[in-house]
Amino acid sequence: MRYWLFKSEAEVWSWDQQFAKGEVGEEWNGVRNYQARNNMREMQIGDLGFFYHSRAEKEVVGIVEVCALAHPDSTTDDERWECVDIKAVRSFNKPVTLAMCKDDPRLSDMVLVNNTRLSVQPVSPEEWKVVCELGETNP
DNA sequence: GCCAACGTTGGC
DNA sequence: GCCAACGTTGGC
Repeated sequence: MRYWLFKSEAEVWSWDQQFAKGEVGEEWNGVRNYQARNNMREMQIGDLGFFYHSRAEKEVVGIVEVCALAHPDSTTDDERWECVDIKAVRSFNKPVTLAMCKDDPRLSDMVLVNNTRLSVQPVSPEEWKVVCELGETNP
């Protein structure tokens, strides 16, 4: 089981929208970056991920679960682009801001802190634990 | 709203 | 195959 982080601008696709989808989940479409796509290809059913609001909010707001393996992105005919489906698991009791991550020495190697432009990224088990702790949420 | 960082495209 | 130009992301 691996851990991931998904970035989305709240104006485009928010945690509230994702949560409202419930068990059905939603395609994580629109990714047009090879590195992000490759990460999605490695995902397995049951992998967990953080849902992060980029740009305006800059905070981790919830936990999602991968519920469909990588498949063609329905928003394009270009067969290069694939995506997984994810469903909301639970909301953080307290959002974890980017600033909090940057301030915590245990998260100094986190991709979120070091590679601002990667929209789908891996999270180590240790980082997962720390961020959940900061969010006062069960890992 | 600005701009740095980075990824992609396309001319050569 | 290199690299300049361009477009996009996302922090500030």
